[in-house]
Amino acid sequence: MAVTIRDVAKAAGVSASTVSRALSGSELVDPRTREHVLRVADELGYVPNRAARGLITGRTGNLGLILPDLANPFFPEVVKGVQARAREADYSVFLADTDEDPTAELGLVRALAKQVDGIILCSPRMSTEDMRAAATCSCVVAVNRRGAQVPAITIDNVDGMRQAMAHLAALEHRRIGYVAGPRSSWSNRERARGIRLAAEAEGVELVEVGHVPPRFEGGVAAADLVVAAKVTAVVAYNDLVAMGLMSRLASRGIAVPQEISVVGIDDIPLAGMFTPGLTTVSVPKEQCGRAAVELLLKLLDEPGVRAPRREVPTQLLVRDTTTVARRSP
Amino acid sequence: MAVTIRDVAKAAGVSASTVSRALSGSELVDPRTREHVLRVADELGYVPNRAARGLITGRTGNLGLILPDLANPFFPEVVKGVQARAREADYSVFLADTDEDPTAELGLVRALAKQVDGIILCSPRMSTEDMRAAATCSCVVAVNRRGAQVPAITIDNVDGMRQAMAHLAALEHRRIGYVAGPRSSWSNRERARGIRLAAEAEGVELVEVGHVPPRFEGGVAAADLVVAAKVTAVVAYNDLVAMGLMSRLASRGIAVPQEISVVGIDDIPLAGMFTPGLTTVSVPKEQCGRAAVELLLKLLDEPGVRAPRREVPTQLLVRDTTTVARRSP
DNA sequence: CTGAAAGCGCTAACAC
DNA sequence: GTGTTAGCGCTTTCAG
Repeated sequence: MAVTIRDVAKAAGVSASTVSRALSGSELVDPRTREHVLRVADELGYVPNRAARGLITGRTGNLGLILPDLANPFFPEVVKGVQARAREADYSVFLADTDEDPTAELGLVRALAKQVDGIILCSPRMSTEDMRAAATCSCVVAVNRRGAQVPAITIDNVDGMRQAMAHLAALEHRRIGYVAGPRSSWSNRERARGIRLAAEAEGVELVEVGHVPPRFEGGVAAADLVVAAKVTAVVAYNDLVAMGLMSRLASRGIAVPQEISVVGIDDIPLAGMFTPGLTTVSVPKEQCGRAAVELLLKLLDEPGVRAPRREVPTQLLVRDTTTVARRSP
Repeated sequence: MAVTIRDVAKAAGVSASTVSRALSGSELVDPRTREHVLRVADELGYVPNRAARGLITGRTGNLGLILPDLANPFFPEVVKGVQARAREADYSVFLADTDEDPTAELGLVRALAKQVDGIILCSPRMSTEDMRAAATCSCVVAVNRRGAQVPAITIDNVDGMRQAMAHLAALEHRRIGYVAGPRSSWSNRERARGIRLAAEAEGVELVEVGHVPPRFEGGVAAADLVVAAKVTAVVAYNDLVAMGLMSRLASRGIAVPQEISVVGIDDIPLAGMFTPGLTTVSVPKEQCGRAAVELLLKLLDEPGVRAPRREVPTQLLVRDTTTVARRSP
């Protein structure tokens, strides 16, 4: 059926080992032999069987990527980054979407563990305990999540919130809302922490509003609470929540930004499509994906390193716009 | 390191074959022995190595999914469908995003072929020739693409266009635009064909506007052409294009739907978030994904079947809304 | 520099 | 019912 290394060997008049060596670029083979073998392999359309190779080398050349919800526009960007970097390193990527079910994640890690060299875990809500367990199954890198001494790529949430708050404070807002995301989410905890610090530093009154799902509907649900809180500006857990917020505000006839300024986080593509363009804290999503692969590859090369971490910067992006100076009272 | 079938065999006091049989649920093993083996395997935390199994059975238990652009909100839904169905059948999914580069697709198919039992190809712009080549590498199912006798899941584009056109005609529109997608896209050809048929059937004048990339920016770019075409309604190649269209119309101060009615296609989640909610031809994206896996599994079971196809229905979704009756002249 | 042989973890004939 | 043997496609000693 498929052409194997032995077919190539026979056709080239050499042994299988020589073919193997020639293909893996070993120096222990005569350049002329290599040349010849390579040409024959190419003519026969030989493609090495990675599974068979993996069986003996212990390396599969595969990566696993686990995420909570591909429908959240944040993640496709991360995936693209992971893909791109993985392909450069000649790795393939297994993708698993848990449908926001943190209890399914460990099972997926286990199932994937044998087929991959490492796993990138975007699991904001996984328990520390499960993280630890996951890390024992395979080489794991977490994204936007710290804990259990697992190597991680995170974004600088605290600085992002500082920027958002500084922007609003400069616009004279003095009473500002924060629409919190899922209680168990690491990102939410960091963002809440960051905005509290920033509020204090700026001398601004902070009103925290409910915990909502990190989706459009979450924002819709929070809008009335935000209005009741009588704030002049609000920062949402993420862009999707911000959009839901704005949608509901619009249907109540409350003008953004004239009556309430809104700031999101993530800078999902959608944020730039809306009118008015959403002011948001931009997160380099694709870069997060790339960085995660990068870290994983390094870990695979030098397993000695312990729990390295990398934090990528965030950048406030003022669009055209959902924030204005507070109206004089 | 990892616990193998032989470790289990030794610990259970049986041979490796018996363990293999017990685990694969073969009837040729004493129920008591099976019970015992299963318990021992569980205690040892044994997880079978699928790659090794695949080497001998010829089945990997993996699927490949290739798509042009995960950033298009259409695809994450398809992926979720594929994932869900694959998981039910205990399959894992390789994902590859080609970044809208049709020439990269064949290479990805080749690279993946050895590691999967079948490949789901969402490649609206791949050449028929390449499709044929892809189909020789692996068991391939195409999504939203016909040609080269490859089994396919498609949506009923023609009927979708008929519904859209019937809706607009019922609203008394008599001169209607179509913003075409990529020239090489199968979906675009079908949609163009459908709308032409429908326009003729309804006695409506159809104006086709340029070929644009299937993205938000494509719609932005087409908006001015649409205005110049003096139509009272327009159907866009997809929702993303429709949103771009509306965005540009808004900034030119042209009211939707009062001055121009807009209809999209796909029903991406975004379409329901916008205000006004976009009227669109809804496509069961997740179902497409599930159906593709379903078809693939069937093909793997009975390789005799030749080029089966399945078409899923589409449904016009009138939201609250981007379409109104034409103003009396 | 190259070939022969062993074996990665697993399953499928074939014996018993 | 169960164990033994062979071998999937590949890499890697170990000899030559």
